[in-house]
Amino acid sequence: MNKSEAKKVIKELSEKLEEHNYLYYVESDPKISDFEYDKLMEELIAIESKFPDLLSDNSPSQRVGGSVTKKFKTVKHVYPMLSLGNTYSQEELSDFDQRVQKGLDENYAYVCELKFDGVAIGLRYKNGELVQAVTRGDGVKGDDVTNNVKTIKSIPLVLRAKNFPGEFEVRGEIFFSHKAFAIINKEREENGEPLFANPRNSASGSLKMQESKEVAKRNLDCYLYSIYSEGFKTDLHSERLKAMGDWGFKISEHTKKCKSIDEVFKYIEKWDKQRSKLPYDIDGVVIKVDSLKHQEQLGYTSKSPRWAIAYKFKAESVSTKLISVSYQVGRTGAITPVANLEAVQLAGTTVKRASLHNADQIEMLDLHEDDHVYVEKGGEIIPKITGVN
DNA sequence: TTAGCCCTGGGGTGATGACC
DNA sequence: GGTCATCACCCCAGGGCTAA
Repeated sequence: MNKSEAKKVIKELSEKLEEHNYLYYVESDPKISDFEYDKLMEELIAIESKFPDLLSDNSPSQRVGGSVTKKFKTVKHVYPMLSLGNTYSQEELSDFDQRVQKGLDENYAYVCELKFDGVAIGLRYKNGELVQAVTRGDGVKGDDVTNNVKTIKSIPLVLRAKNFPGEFEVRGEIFFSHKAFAIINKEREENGEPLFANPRNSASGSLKMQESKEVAKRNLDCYLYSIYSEGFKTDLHSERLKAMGDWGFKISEHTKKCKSIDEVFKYIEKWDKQRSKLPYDIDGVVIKVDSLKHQEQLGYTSKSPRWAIAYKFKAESVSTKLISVSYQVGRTGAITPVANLEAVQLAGTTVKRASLHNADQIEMLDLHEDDHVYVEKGGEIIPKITGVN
């Protein structure tokens, strides 16, 4: 095989492999067996190793990993990666709706999306190819984890359709499905290694591994939920999501457009009941104003958009015993009381300590050593004592 | 074992603007 | 001028992860 033949075969094999990858990991509709897929991959790797100068950065063979990153490069986000304001109550969600209503002088609609419990990621594409993947970091700058992200098979390295903007960024959430997480822990158990405690923190840790080959073994997954581009002229967020799906991104099939806040409440209620049936963890619902023109009108606060909010599902709570209270001195000399508790399992973590914030909180709860207390996760991972019995 | 990071929630304080 | 809501900013906290 000469070089020009090799180039042609590499192109054909790459397209075939990306197509089967998409069918398997995005559409969940595989058309060939794993054995056949592996054969195609072996063939590609064999030709690329004979003609190393034909190896492209976004070849499907790069998904198996291999590169080692000693220190992740810090990258400034082109568009700041803000977090969302959030709420646990319908009243506050109604207040949010009132604020939106007040800020807009015409009818508006919302788009409701599931809030995946994972790690936020920004993916930059140039001419249809993935060029960079950056973590949220502090919202202004994050770590370049491109090599690790390339091993995630539901993320397209090369886009399918052709009508994408020349340059753009998509954002989404990287996470472990329940199945992938169970497989990893089973392997760890067989190897005598300590088990991972929960999918979210494991995904976060996996993304920062130095050896991308190890990341590839973990079968992380990714859903995308927004796009930032100067050259993409569509006014509706819902239409943008549809276009992203056409280009090959994995978009949630449970996203729903709601014409009123009552429809939003129904969507929340439905997924609060049904979330345990999903093959991955969610911790709430994200509500966004659909029109980009409206989003622009509403604008941003310093840390979050005024046109979107996250409704978080009620936290689990468990009962345990208060052993003692200790005091921690912070960097500035501030003293914070901390409850030492009998260890309990809560939402995938082991809780042994909980912040009591200040003396007033201790007084308000009328806390004493040996009391039985209720602990709940305040949002994501902060244990909080909510009552005494 | 420890440091540093991930991500997020919440307390505290002060500034600002709307409204009465 | 007083009150209230909203916002910005800083600081501190948690458990779990990887890397050294």
